[in-house]
Amino acid sequence: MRAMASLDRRAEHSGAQQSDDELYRIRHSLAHVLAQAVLELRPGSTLGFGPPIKDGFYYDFLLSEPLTEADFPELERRMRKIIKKGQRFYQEDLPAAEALERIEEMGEPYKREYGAELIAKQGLSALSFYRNGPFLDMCEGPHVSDTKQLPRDAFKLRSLAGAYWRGDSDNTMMTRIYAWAFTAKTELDEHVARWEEAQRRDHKKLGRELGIFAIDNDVGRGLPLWLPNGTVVRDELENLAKELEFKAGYQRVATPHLARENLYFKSGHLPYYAEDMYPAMEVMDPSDAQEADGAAGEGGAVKEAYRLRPMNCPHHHKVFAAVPRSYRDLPVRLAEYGQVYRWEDSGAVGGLVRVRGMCMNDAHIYCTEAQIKDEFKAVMRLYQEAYDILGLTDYMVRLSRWDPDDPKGRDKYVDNPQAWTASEAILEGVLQEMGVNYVDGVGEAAFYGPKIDIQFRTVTGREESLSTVQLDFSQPETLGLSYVGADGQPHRPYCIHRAPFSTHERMVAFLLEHYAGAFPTWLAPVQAQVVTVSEQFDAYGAEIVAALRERMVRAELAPSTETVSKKIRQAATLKIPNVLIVGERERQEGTVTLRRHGHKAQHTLALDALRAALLEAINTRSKELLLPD
RNA sequence: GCUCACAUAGCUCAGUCGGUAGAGCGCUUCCUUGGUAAGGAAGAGGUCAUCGGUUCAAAUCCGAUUGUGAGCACCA
Repeated sequence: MRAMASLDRRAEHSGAQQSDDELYRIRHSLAHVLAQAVLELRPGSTLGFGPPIKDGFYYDFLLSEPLTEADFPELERRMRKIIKKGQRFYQEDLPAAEALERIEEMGEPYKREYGAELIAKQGLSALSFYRNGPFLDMCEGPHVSDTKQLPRDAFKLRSLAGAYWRGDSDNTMMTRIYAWAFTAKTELDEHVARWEEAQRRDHKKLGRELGIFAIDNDVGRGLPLWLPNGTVVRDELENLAKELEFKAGYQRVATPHLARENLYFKSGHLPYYAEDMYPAMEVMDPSDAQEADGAAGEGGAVKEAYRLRPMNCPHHHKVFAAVPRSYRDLPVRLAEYGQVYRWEDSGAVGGLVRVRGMCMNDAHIYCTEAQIKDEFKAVMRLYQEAYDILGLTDYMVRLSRWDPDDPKGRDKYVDNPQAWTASEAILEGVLQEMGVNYVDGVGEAAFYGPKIDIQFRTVTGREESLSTVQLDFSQPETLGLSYVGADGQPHRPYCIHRAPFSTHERMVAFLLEHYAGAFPTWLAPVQAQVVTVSEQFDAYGAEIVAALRERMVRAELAPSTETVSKKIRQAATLKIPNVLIVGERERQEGTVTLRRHGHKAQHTLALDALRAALLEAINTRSKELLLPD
């Protein structure tokens, strides 16, 4: 499996360049210039971190008085003024004790905390400081030598946001100012233009324009309604997944969207994720309800409690347990596009990428320890096959490990260090044997075991997991799953959780952005739009539509009250892949004129030939249409 | 959940100093019957997110709530 590390986290946070790069020094120095300008405008503010990032820099402040984006022009003006002054950057190392005294004088509590930690935990004997003009910062550099070397027109303050000190939600929330910064104005302009283009590709915008999904507040936040066009895309993805899984030896199952609460205690989910689940639905004892005289349940006994399922695994485990299993049956691969519900934090919900109700391309593979590696490899190959068909190439593979040093470790991970070590080694072996490039994600594991995650970025830059394969050494135990081995004794199976196609919600969001809404024919809600030159050819147009629909091609006839130009424009706006234009010429010859989305060139061909070409492209899920000469 | 911003027609937006609402697109109807990205005309469509406050008067000012966006935290 080929893989790329184009989304390397470290690259993002240390700048996508080496620290001795000119661009790194410019961005880092501009951050100091911004801090100086902020302190001018808001004296008494204190400083957090201010590093270079992928496309610029940010700086965190605890402001004495709030700033808003309306203050950006003034801040930028002051920054340019500082640049113009030509302040020199002076570097100075101070021995630990002296350094802490210096920070104390500076009145910077956050810098002090970090400085003290560097000395105590990392054993630094000295700390580095940089001064330019009146601005002094504890900072390891490097910087440009003089602010005159900074571009005055190649940076732009971008946004203002909250960010927790040191990324911990128990800490103070500081104000973070993000900026774009480059070496030349042309680069900044290009970057801004690309960013604006990305906004036009946002799946929330395309989803509305193309009739894919809607969110209605009466239904609920994060609970998308799939419109007819979006449902077509879902169904096509589901068909593809079913085919690939059938060929890979999966069996399909169907299970309910909820279960008695106790199931999630047994599986171990409820103790770990109670706050991320919808609250329980409680069925009261009828005798109590009667006594309560309408105000049912007051003080009465809960007879049963149900929970909407946050995942499908416990149900699948119960399918596994429903019949006796022999070692001869393994691996058992149970697949379901399963609807799940999670009480995501309000701040995380957005569009289709993070929702509270979603349909997951789920499957669970039950196998022996000896089968784990081969099963993982088969799942990885299934991903690759799916990604090749969908044309997805820009992603990062992450080995998500537990974090034995996590202070919340006991609450976050199953307490079984030996199992963690062993199972992480298995996954690592899989990746190495397959020659996959990957990054380590310490602390990114599931509570029940390590994962291999495939990470993508939305066009707006947010990183999210798309696919995942997980090794579970815990749930088969807690749910008491077993199979009969060759020795006639019960044995514990291992379980692999996997979701190559993610959820319909997240996958469609990514594909909308990936294709910029212009789906290949096989995925397109309308695969062929017939446009007649005038109403007198509508009968011929209807014949074409019927001939195509007869073979399950999603063809539609454009209404004839508009001009040809208008109808072609409308089809283009809806990004319909194939527009079929028919008039007198085509009717006489029994042909159609094909215009592909995004192309001006046209082909006139026999209806049969066109139908064959469309069917071929649909059946092979090809992006292109192969036309006869 | 946290910080900040925003919320006007289906969509994109305008609305000055507080004086009871506007455009374009879309939609409906009619005319036009056409050859490649907007033919013409007319019409419908708004409790200015919700609730409360200030005021003679609120889309406009203030507060709360809900929702949306960016970011942080979270993400089985």
